[in-house]
Amino acid sequence: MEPSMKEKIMKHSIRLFESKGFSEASIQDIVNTLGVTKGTFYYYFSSKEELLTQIQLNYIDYMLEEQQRIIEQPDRTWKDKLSEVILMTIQAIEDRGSSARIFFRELLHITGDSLDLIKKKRDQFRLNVQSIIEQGMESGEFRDDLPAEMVAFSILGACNWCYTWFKPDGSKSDTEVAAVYTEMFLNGLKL
Amino acid sequence: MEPSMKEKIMKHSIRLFESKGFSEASIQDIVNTLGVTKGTFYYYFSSKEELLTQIQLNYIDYMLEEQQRIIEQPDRTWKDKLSEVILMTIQAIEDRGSSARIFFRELLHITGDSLDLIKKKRDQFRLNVQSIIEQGMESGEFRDDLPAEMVAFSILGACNWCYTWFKPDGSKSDTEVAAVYTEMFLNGLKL
Amino acid sequence: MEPSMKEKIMKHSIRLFESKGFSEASIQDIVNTLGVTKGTFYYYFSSKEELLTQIQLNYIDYMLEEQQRIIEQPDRTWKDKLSEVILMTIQAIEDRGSSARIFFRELLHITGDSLDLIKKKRDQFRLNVQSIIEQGMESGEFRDDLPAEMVAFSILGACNWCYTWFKPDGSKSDTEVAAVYTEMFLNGLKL
Amino acid sequence: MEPSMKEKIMKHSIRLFESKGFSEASIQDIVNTLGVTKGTFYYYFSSKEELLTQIQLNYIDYMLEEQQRIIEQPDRTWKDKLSEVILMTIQAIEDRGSSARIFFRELLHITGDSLDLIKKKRDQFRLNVQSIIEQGMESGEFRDDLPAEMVAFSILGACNWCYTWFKPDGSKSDTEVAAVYTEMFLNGLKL
DNA sequence: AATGAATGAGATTTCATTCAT
DNA sequence: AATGAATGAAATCTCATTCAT
Repeated sequence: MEPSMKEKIMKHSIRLFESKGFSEASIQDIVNTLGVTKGTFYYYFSSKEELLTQIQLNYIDYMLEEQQRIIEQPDRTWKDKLSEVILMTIQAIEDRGSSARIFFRELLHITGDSLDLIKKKRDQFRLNVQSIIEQGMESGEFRDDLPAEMVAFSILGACNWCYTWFKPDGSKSDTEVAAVYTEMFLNGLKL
Repeated sequence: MEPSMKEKIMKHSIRLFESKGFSEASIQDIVNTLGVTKGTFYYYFSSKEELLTQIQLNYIDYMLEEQQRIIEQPDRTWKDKLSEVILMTIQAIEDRGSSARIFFRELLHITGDSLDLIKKKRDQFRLNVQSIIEQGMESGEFRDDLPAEMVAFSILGACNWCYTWFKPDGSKSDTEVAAVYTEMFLNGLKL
Repeated sequence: MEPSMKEKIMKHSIRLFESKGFSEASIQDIVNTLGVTKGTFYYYFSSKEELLTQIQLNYIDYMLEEQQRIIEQPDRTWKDKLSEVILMTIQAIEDRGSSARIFFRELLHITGDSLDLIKKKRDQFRLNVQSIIEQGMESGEFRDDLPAEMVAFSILGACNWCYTWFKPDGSKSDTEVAAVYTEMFLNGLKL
Repeated sequence: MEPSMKEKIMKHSIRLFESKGFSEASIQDIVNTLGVTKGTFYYYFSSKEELLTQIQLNYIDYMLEEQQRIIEQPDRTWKDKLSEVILMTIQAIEDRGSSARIFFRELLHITGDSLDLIKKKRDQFRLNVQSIIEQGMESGEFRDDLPAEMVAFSILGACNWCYTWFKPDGSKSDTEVAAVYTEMFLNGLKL
């Protein structure tokens, strides 16, 4: 089945927002790439901000679902789950890099309830990582002399930062990067 | 001596760019906060982009200088130097958070030679971290079975990410955060 | 049928450009006379220069068509054709004086390919006059001891210059002026 | 003796006004070419319009003087005098083309008394030509069945038009062009 | 479901001019 | 005789949005 007009608008917007930035990409730019007119855009979205909101929700909802899937797996150690979350985060940058970049860069342009909602979900993603760490500490898999919150921030920071440099066709694959990151965070640099 | 008009413009612009975003903060906004006219702005800066360029260069030049100072210290281990760079990066977010946020978020709005220059300096900062790691590996302070480039990316990512959440008046000071991050990266999570 | 918005904009612009000059007449001036907003202007023209280009092309295309019509007439002597071109040129100043004045005065404000195109057409108009003279020389209607190019320049110069002084409601009609000019150029001043 | 600052400003302005147009050439452009600041400009000229006025007066005063010199010569026929005026006009375009182009193109930007004065002088130049023709008619050198005013307009038009195409380093010299024009106006095209 | 015309507010930028020094 | 800082008015152009069809 052919993608709907709404899906096409979102897909092309993501590309444009990524390359030009949200403010610089105009509605006209978006509809030009689709060969339709501005009226069409406003038939599907009530405003430019609403489009951005949907793009961001699409991304964070996907991330939360994937994370949930990992967390809910039975018979897995916390180390395994942490490792899988790291891999998933980096894979998402490989698969959905444009959305990721927009997500991290263009939060400023969302206001009101949507902003609250997205912030809540973004925090949830982080708290879920923190929870893995806390449970791994309790179970004795992780050392418990570090504040779980800071640990979560540092792991997420390192992973999310990949959106600034990771290239799908670069010299390291997403799996390789995730492996190095996991090893780093579990065992550290020191001999 | 009171600050020059040019310095005042830069200072107020940084605040505005941080809170509203580069595109959304207008020249009018900037000069309003200073009680001068748009003509004055253009007397000191040839364009809005040039102002942004100067803000970014100010920031990255400061960072490179600080980094250089740390690297050049004699009688220090590589572990010490890495640890100091981590602390310095997080301190910079405490001291110059607005500039940092602008630096990471608004690169898109710089073009031409300035863009090349800033990218080169940004890369230099990362390569300097990578070089510390490589030399620590050679000297036997760090394990040498991980790719130094990835290690540098992960450490910088974690530190830079602080600009998204670190609050100077929060529950953890910059020194505390830096201590946790250093411990994490050196010794890892595992028991 | 009432004229389209685009036609109205062109018509009013011509008046304004003539009286105030291209640079001094602003888009605001133009839309004020029409009671619409600047957005409307930019809906129809991508820039002020594009509007000027269209005005100029309108004029020179009209002139070339009229000239072509005269040249293609069968059973006419070259003297007749020259005489008709002189009349037509002066009549155009009567009918389209504003466009003519803009055409001769504001070429400077056109750039790029449009400038090349307009220059080519302007040259074509002159070369067509030159061709009439050359053919009249060959056929023995005109003396052939003068360079046709100079002759064409002098005739066109005299005719075009009329835009600087000719007033439709003055003491001499366009036909009368054209008659004197024709007589001058054919038979000269000397007794 | 070195040219005064005022002369330097005028000289450089003429070049700039010719190439960019009066409105498009800014005071800043002018002072940039001289390596001074705007204050200097306003020390010598009270406004941009005054500068233009002086340029135009310089030109037309020169033209009137030259014309006067020719007219006042004793022992010359009217034919000779007409012929000399034609030559002088074309020579002025060779020597002072930039001023000529500015003179004909930028009258619009002069207002008030200066405008009246310049118009009066410009008319005087034309009336002087007309007077030569009238006296030549009375003396029997020229046919007297054509209106002297039209004849003057046509001759001046042809000569002045040269500023649109005449190039000092082109294939015809000013003397050659003037010779053709004189021959044309005296004897006409017809065999 | 989509178009095309129009709006209106605001953006960046330019520039002649002034004035204290 | 000249500078440097500042003004203020206006210029071109952009763009999200609306609405009748």
